[in-house]
Amino acid sequence: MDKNPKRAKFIREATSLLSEKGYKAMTMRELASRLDCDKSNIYNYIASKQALLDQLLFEIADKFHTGLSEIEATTYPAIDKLKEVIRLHIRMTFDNPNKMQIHAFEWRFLEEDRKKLFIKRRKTYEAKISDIVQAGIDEGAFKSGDSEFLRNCILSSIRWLYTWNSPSKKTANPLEVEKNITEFILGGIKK
Amino acid sequence: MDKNPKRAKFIREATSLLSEKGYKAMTMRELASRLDCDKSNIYNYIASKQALLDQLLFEIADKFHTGLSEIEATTYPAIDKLKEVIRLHIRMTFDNPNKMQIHAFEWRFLEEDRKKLFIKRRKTYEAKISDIVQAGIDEGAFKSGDSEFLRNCILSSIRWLYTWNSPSKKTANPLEVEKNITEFILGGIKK
DNA sequence: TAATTACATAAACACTTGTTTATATTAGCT
DNA sequence: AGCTAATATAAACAAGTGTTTATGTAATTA
Repeated sequence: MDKNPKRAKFIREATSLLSEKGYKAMTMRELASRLDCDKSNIYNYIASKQALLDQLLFEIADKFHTGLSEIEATTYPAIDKLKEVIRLHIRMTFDNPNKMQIHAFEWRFLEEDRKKLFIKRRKTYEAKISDIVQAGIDEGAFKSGDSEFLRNCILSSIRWLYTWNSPSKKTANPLEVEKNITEFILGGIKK
Repeated sequence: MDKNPKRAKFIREATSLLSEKGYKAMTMRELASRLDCDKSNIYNYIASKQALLDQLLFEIADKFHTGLSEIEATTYPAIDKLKEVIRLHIRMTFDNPNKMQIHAFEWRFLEEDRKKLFIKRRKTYEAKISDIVQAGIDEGAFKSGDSEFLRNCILSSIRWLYTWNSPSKKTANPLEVEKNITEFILGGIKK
């Protein structure tokens, strides 16, 4: 991700601490102590605390958008597109739960203008997923309903994954989790 | 809730600001300005900022526990117990979305000991819901699966509700939302 | 080897934070 | 009326915040 190994370590520790404490509670001093360096040294890697948050947040958002674009480019029926969306979210969570947590909860600490942009992009992203749900309804593959409402239910039922730390997590592989969540979303729990 | 109307207003504004900004970003000065009083005056209502968070958090947690106890006390089959749990969460969210947001995200700013207690109680609460799901599986009403995993999916698919602010929210009543989410959880979206 | 860049630290700065103290005013009760 | 409790404010405090400046050392490149 970053050619510079020191900078890479900085990003890694910063991400970890940021997800652990949250933006406001994370201090540059504590981050420095985790990096075993002086606080002022951090500014060799990043311009400000806010710039760190900004970079992390938009980096993840971009990955979401890229992933979704690839899915949209296919000619899959809606149900398969939705499956790919579920897969995308689960893979990203397995790849980096910390970043997913930051993406979900720390955006409100962005500077006003950047926050507006972030929210705007998220709305675009979510609207595209609503469209897939709506297409599924139109195709007769999904039950009828409010596509926005359903999209919220769908995305939310995946969102808890970043918190997953129970013993069963260790033995779980992404593929299996993907199968189980997809089954839950598509088929519900009733027999 | 509070006989004292001034104290009630204080709690109301504090809840609103706390959910809007988050614990660390909320300042006593801003809270005072919303209450149109001096910052020091706040301490006539509450011992500390931490005490405010603590009180709010455990008050909501208690409501969850009370609600769940009533459901457990019934002789309903698991599927109806689960429906009641869904109803409980949705009602509480409609009653006070701000408090639900605080309950979901601000507990990590509790003092160490109280945080441990909070987490312990939440685990107890969640385990009871897993038990209901497991009972449903055993009764043959639900598909087989990891009851903890399914419980996470279930609770998570309701959690987004506190953010709901789209136009469709206005026309929606709790009963209808209850019906739609219950349908999603039980039956999935596939036709 | 010399020069430029990357990396490091100590000290200080300007500002914000929650909270306390001392003191005044208001409201409710006997 | 007089007394008590509730409510209000201004001023100050000690601790913590992100960031800058000045200065040094190590690594890389020319």
